[in-house]
Amino acid sequence: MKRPTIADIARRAGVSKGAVSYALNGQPGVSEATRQRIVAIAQEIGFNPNSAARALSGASARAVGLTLCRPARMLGIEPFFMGLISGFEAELAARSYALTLQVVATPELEVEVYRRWWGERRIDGVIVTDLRENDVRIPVLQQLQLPAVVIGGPGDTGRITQVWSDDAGAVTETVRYLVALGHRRIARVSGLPDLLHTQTRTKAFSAVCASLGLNEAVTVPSDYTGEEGGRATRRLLIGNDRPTAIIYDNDVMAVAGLAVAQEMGLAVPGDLSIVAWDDSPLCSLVHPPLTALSRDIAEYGAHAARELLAAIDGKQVGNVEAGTAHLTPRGSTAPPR
Amino acid sequence: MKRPTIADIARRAGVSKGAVSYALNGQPGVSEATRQRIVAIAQEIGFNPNSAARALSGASARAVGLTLCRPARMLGIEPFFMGLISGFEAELAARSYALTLQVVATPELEVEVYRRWWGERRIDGVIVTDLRENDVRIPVLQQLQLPAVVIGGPGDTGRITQVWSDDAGAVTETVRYLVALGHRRIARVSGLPDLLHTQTRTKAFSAVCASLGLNEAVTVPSDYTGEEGGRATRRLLIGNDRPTAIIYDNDVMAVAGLAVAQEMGLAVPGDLSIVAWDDSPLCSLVHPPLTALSRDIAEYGAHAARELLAAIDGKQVGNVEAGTAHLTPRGSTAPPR
DNA sequence: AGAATTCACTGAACCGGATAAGTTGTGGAG
DNA sequence: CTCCACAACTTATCCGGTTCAGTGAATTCT
Repeated sequence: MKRPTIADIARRAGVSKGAVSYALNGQPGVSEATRQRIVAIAQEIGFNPNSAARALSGASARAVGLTLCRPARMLGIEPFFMGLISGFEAELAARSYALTLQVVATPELEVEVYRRWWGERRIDGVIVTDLRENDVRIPVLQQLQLPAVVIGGPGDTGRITQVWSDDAGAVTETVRYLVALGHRRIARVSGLPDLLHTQTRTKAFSAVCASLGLNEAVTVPSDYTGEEGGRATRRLLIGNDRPTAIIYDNDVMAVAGLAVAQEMGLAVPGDLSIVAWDDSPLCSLVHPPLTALSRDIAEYGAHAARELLAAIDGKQVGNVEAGTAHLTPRGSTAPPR
Repeated sequence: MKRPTIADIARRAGVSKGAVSYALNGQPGVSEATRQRIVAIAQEIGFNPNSAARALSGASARAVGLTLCRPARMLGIEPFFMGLISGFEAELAARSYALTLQVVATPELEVEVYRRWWGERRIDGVIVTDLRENDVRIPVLQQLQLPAVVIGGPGDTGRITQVWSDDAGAVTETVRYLVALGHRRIARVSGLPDLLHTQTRTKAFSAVCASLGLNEAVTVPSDYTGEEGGRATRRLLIGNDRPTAIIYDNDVMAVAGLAVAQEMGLAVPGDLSIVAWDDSPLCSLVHPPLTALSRDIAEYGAHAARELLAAIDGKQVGNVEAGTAHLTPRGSTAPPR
């Protein structure tokens, strides 16, 4: 089946290619009558502009890129990214931008992908997740002058827009809540330690615990998987003065931690209170349902997408706080026995 | 920063654009010495062919499309799609194809997306998931002659390649296993009833139950969400002759079912055995860990991607069975008390 | 009324590759 | 020694849009 082009429309309308282009793009240079005639013909024959031709003649590719840098087994389980993606999509689809996805193993490969996409002119901008300390991706993006939005800060990203959520505030709120319930021995099982938002949370956790005089507050590093989360929990619970409450950096580890506690004969929340970061249906499914730090991840993603589209349009660099988590108490937290 | 083009390479190598094109694409028409010189220069200046220019001059777009047709809240929780995507990616990245993703609400909108992608020449082929009965997407794909691979059959897809897993066999195996344990009242909580593979499973379930003389075998339709799965479970368990075993069409509903059973004071597996379809880390996290129908979803996706690339290259239409699920017994199944 | 401006449109160049057709230069066959 | 075949290029055209520099006619201004 032959795809219609503007030349086909031009022939049928008895005008030139240029006129058709002006008409379809709402540019001045054609009369209103002619424009309507042309638009009608385009509608009728089901015309869609060839994205390659458009991109080639200087216009944008109308696509943005997203790389996911996690091993496959971790991607499958984390509801976070899917939430983020559907948030992006909502915003991108509305302005008919396509989303190009690539799964990579390391940040170095991620940089390669950015370079290739840029060289191929395949995308107009990228969304960067999982910001790290001295992130290798930032200088490359600046060098390529590739519009970008970084999620996972706040961090030092120079002239690149950031969208982040107030993790420090959320940690503080959570610890205060647990202390108010009567907990004194609070532990935290963190996500990957090299991610900047993990470090933010860890620092805030230490700070608030110190300020409240909790000396035994520890953060055990983990990697977001249920396996590691369970293992970390087991290590925390075999000690003599085991914590009476644990905060987990994601829902999957929290669910795993719950299973470990139950397997060790500890009652939740009687013997151990559990708080999960990033609420997901998962948290309300298990028994008892988990107290969680909820945030609207899709809206967080939509926000990032809007900022990226603004950056592509050459708007100003921003530094936006969005989607701050708030505590949703459920059955997994109570005063310690 | 200016992107290098073949004209830049040509100038530096002292040859014509055409020669550079031949050299970089391994076409005959240049000497080996010249080719190496050109390739070296391309390497040195970090050349990547402009994908738009390439696509415009008749070559392929080097991209494939995937539409996900589920409400956002369902996407987030289902590990299945992420597994599938990382499987696609592995295969696509190896042949440097990009993956373009779009989240849509209905199959009708999905068709619109296909038409637009095709019109824009944005993609070379699509992967179609969640095949339905009399699926509206199939005739459109055939009309557009857009290379495609369908996942979720087997069904009537005409000249479009299918990749499917033997769900009927897996159901049969599972029911036989439960009957061997001594169960006679087995129920099933299914996924969305209009999906073809749900129907396949339902038919197979009825058939095997009938052949084994289980008269009380029922399938309760649900929608893959934990909420609905829990509700369906509750309905099944309040009856007088409640089932002693339930098979769930995905892991999320199974976990929800487990929570409902525990909340109702039923012991798992003592009072109720549970089997989950599609193993995920989730299944081993909960307590007791869930017996599951495991399959290598990433490999399933990789298989589909390979078939799609073959279809794009004009290879023959296939009908491949891949990634059949096998039963992984864990703590959630036992003889009924 | 004649010049200036505006309008509605045309023609052609351009983006960066792929590729068909044409042009050399070289070596071997006759 | 000439002719031919072939390798090794060059040149030109094409893909389908966007955009800029005209162009002729109508309208406005003086």
